[in-house]
Amino acid sequence: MTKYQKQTRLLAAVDCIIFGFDGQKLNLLVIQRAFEPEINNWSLMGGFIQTDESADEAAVRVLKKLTGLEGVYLEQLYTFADPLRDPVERTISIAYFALIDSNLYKKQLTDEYHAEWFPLEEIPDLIFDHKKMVLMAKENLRYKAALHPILFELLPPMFTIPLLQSLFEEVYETTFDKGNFSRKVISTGLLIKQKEKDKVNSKKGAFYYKLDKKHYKKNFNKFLHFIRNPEGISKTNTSL
Amino acid sequence: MTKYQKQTRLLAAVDCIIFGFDGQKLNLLVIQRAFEPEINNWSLMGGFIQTDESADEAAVRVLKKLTGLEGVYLEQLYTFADPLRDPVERTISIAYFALIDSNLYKKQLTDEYHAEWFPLEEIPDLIFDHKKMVLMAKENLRYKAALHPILFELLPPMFTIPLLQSLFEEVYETTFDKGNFSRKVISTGLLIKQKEKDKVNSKKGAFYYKLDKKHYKKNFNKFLHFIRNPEGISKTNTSL
DNA sequence: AAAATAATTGTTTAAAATACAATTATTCAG
DNA sequence: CTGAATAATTGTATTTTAAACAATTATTTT
Repeated sequence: MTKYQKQTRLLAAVDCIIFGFDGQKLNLLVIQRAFEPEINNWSLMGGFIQTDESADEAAVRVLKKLTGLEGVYLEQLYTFADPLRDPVERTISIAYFALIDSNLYKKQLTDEYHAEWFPLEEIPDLIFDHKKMVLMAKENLRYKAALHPILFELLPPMFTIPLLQSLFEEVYETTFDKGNFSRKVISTGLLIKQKEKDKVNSKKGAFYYKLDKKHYKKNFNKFLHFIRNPEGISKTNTSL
Repeated sequence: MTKYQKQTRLLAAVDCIIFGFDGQKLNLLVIQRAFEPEINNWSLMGGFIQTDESADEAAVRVLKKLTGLEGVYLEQLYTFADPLRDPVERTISIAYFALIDSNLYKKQLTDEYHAEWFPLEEIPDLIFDHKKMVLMAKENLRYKAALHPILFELLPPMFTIPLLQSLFEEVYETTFDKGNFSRKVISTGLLIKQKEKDKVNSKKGAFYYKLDKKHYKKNFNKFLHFIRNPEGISKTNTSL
């Protein structure tokens, strides 16, 4: 079959915005770029899309290469296609954002990529348009987490409600009434109470909960409006 | 500066999912493809991204080429990058969705593209993965319109509340109480009441309203939760 | 055994959404 | 003209949900 003539071919890459929660702060995982231009500068983890793989597959591959993790929450965010975004050669980048329990990421001994976690308020300068990507991902996280139960992806399989609350408070930079928070989250029917308590963080101890994977999809919208009026959320309005 | 060696270059296109409302039904604008393969089959309007333009610019160009319209609501939807999605040659497609008042689209005399409006329930088979794109766009429209005042983009500059209501009812395939609907929409502070009434569609006549462009951005979130529990909405969960 | 702490449960108040009824402005048939 | 018909608009009562804040409980430490 004949090819499409006279059209420009270009490079396509994926870049991953990787969020992690360590129980205290929400962090971003970035690497030090290993080649020119911008060698040694901070960058998102990324890679070119190969001949035989889809963008999703490329993102999974790239994420695994850096963290060693599989089965991670990963979602396509936005495609950046400004003709000048990469000074070397025209490259469009399909950005993905990932959510992981940052305790799972143990820095490899070799540390092939010179990766580093940064708290969201202390992110260094990033190459190209990567800062823009991170800002959009941050907004998107707030937006989506106000409507759907995705923040669980940042927690270990067993977690307490106070821990969940502190995650929400970190993401929305605010505080919630603990009584109301607890009832609201339980009323979604998404949590399964465990017999054990966490007694490290308080005297009374807080029960552990697990996410009810069976009801997760079904109740994906029970979370709708979980946070009613998150400050300054508005999915980056890309109307032209 | 040296180029990135040994990476595959590929084609990048944009495809537009164009929704229009004619006062009765929500329709999709598609064209008949003019070249092989799949010549004469129904397709979304699209085009390759040119050397000097961004994806956004390409989408605007493509939309204008078909409809003659500028300043239209246009938003990046999702990037489709399956290696086999186009049988001719590897092409990734950045899909955009557009909202227009379909009365503005007057079929060109020449009708260069053999374009046609189809009601959403009667969309013919489309080439490649275009059907998938349309489905995702439809879900996304429902999702976003439940939270933000974007459906106005489908209406003429002056419209009545009953017309707005019928648009919402068409989009969500349900009915709303007219009294409550009217109050709710007015309480957003986004509408400016006009002096004139539309007396064509009813005896009493319904006042015309215009969108308050000044408050539009500010109140973009006043619409949050406008539709509380839209049936079956859940932004296509693309977690991997 | 009492004090301290933080989780959990309870109660009250306020706000929002929903259902449904009443009123109003207009046209049209007789 | 007059009143029946129609559909928009406004009104009211009920229910649901959220928010504020107080009381109770389980546990550890002194």
